[in-house]
Amino acid sequence: MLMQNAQTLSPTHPAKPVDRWAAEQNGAGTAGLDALGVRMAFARNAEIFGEGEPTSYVYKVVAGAARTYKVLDDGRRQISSFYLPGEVFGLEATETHHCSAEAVTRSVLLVIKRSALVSHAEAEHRTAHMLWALTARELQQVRTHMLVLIRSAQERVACFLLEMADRMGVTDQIELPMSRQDIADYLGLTIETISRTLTQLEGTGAIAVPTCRRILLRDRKALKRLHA
Amino acid sequence: MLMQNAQTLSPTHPAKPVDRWAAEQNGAGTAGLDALGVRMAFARNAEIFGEGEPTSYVYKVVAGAARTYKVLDDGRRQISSFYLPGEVFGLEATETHHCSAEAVTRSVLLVIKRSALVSHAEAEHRTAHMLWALTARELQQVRTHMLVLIRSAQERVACFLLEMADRMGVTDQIELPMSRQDIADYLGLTIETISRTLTQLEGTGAIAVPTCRRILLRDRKALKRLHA
DNA sequence: CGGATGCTTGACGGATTTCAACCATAGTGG
DNA sequence: CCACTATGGTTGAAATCCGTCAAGCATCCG
Repeated sequence: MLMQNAQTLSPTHPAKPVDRWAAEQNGAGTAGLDALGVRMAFARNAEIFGEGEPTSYVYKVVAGAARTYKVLDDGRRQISSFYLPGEVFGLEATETHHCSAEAVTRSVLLVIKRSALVSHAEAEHRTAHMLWALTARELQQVRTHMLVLIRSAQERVACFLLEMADRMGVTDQIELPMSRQDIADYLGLTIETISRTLTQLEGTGAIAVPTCRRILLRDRKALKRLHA
Repeated sequence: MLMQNAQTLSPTHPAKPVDRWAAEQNGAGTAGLDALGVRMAFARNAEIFGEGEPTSYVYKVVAGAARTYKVLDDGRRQISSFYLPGEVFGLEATETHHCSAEAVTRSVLLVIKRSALVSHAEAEHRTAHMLWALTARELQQVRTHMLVLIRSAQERVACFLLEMADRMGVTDQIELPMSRQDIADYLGLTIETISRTLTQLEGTGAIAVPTCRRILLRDRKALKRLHA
């Protein structure tokens, strides 16, 4: 459940301005959410919610990163999405979650009661439109990700790096919050292929990998060429 | 544009009861849409809308089938979804479509003005919830489809056959509206692999393929075993 | 009948997975 | 402080699966 690996920080703590930028990035004006939620900290790999659990809360990343995923019977895991600071996840139109969520690193999340949002949406159509827009934006991102999944390993990794840089608002250096296994499960590849592809891209001079979590984009054009 | 390959049938024609079942299948109570729309016929492979075009209309399949897709720079096409009778597509929260749509076979669609829906949603929160629920349902289906895309060819084809049978409301025999190329682009495979996999499944007795568009599910358990 | 289209089948090669060993880093306890 | 272990990452070799290229077949329609 929610409280297990989490620790409440400050109820109704006002949003810091740093959220503003990311909220606008999100494109659905989620800044209004900030006053409604409670901040909580989650340990690395802590469960945020499980598949099938009631959708009691909606989450917004304040710091750190989260992942949503499903697992197949054979144990393989597909990560649907990563969520970076300013991004919202866990919002469903149904009563239960249809995927699970975990903290990628130690993270701070804004936790908002879903019922408050839903009832507010019944009175204020702009709130209703925000909920719809948030879900629609996720749909668009997942559809875009499907396009990535049908490509070659090199192209998938290049797309991933560009996507992360874009969403983190940087251009030439990214600090990955997630492991190679996470990347593999997001891109539908194995960790060995991820590793090999990164060294391969490093060999062509497209990127540099000073430490395994830090990646420099040395030749964005070469990456974009793979991005299609 | 919309009218090019289409032919108006009867404005504000009342919905036939056959839609009712499929609408309930859709799970979002879209039966209320039926009175708002106009029926139009589309030829096989006719464009319904294109990527980037304004989202002026929402569509509900009355007869036939539709597909939504994106194309990569290299010409590869990824079909996001097929839509069967009773299902709704083309609904976006944004002002432009982010994928294209075509008729798979000669089809009849109910065409509904989006602006009517959106303004109705501002007054009636149940309509707003329906729009949200429709988008959320699509999100769920696309996420499920992502799970299919990371699997082996045999598993993908088995999943596809079971999904189609389920959505068409049948158990042991399906009449596919789409070509091998469509299936390939939906599953992220080539037509050759689709063909080979079908003959392979036929060899193990899981299915039978009397004609290339008609498929009998002879051993659902074997297929389900691949379905995970 | 002949051409077009769509489907099937075969042979081959390449890309990715699998299996395995090895390396780097960080944390632990003697 | 230094083994020692655990975890995560890299690298190599072999096997497998799927894509590519090519040919052949069936069906439809003029």
